[in-house]
Amino acid sequence: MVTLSSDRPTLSSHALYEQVAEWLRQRIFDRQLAPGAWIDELKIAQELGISRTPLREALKVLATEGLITMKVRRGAYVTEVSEKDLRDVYHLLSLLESDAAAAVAESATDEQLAALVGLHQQLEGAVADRDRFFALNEAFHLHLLAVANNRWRSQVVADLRKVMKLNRHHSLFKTGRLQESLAEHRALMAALTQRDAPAARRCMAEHFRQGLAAAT
Amino acid sequence: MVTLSSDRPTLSSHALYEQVAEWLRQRIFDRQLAPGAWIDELKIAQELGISRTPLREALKVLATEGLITMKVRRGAYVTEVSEKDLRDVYHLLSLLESDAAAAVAESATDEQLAALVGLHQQLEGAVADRDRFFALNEAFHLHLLAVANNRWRSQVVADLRKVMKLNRHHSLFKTGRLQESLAEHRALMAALTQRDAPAARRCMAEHFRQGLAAAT
DNA sequence: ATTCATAATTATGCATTCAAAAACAACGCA
DNA sequence: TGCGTTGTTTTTGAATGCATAATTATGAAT
Repeated sequence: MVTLSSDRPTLSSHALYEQVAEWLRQRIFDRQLAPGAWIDELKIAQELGISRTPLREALKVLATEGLITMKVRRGAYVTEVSEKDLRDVYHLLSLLESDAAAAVAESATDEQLAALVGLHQQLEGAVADRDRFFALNEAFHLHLLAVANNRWRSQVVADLRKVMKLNRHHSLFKTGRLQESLAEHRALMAALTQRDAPAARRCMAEHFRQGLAAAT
Repeated sequence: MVTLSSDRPTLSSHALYEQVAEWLRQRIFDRQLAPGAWIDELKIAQELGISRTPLREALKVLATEGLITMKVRRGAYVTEVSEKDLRDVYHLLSLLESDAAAAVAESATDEQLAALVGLHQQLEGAVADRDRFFALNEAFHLHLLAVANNRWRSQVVADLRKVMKLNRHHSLFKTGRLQESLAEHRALMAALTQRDAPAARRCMAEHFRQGLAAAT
């Protein structure tokens, strides 16, 4: 059996079906479960050492998130996202995160802005380590979302980012784009610290526009 | 036992858990299950004449949508949305639907625009029947979303609209606002038929702004 | 050999059962 | 009366069992 969370029976506090859902997401993101693949309930339940019941609950959660597709009487399949899907999702992320940036410029506390500056500086220091850069980049974006203080937007963006990860080219960064991406982030930080909401919105939109342009 | 769909055993084609999810949504929207209320699994399963298994799957779907909140080892509760939640969700709807309006102005076919015009005219004819007006209004908005041709945006908007319905004042229409709302729709239709995307975006945003102003 | 019909196998969807946690009630005692 | 303790009931979470749809395998007929 594969352990789900690193064995913290009492502290886990997360329902089993949620742990299973997260486990499945990871398998999907790292392509052990590739788009279009059929999900073998029995096999996975045995692999996890659980019954099909919580697994099936997790599958329905992922289906609601759009990561998998349930076909009646023929099981669950990892969702295949087309190029158009990817552009569509990216468009929404751009819209929502630009709006979040504007909100942050308008209403973040100085402490919150300072925290974002700190994250940005960590990002500046991570150009050498591509994986670390991506992780910090996502952390920065999610933290900005959190500061923007609209839990529904945060949830929607989190879900859409999951869908993006279905695609192999989700990073939307060619290696050479790291520096440009950083420059765009710097412009964004300037707008935020000057509390210029329209500029922050424009910067974030531009950041996404460049990311898309680089990917295609 | 309460029948779920109007008894079409073979044609149903929807999994039981989905029917149950829809049944629960209706109970929540019409406040037979009020915000904060505990959901009695056994009672509902008996009422529907089903076992707890598909019901529990449906509950996890609604939890993912944000309509209910699962507490570990103490069951499911209808989500309570604060005034701030409502404003936050409304803000997102405004952003997403305005963007959709712009997309429709840019790229809808003439036939699609004609269909929207038809829906709008039905709306004009329904001022006398408040309930019918609301239903047609929602149909118009959802159809516009469909024409905007981004299934992820449609899904997100549909989910957010469900959350809005959690609140008693979700309609955001005082009775006296029907005429104003129609006027705003007319302006939107004008922008759409002239294929003026920025104007369509502005009209939809204005439509939402007025709706919010009227509600508060 | 191909195709069609039919039997065997497998997987899904749902019901049922069971273990354990939480809520509740009864009771004793300061 | 207020409060902790213990025993009972309720409810959740998860495993198991079972009926049926879907798939695959088998075999007969052309």
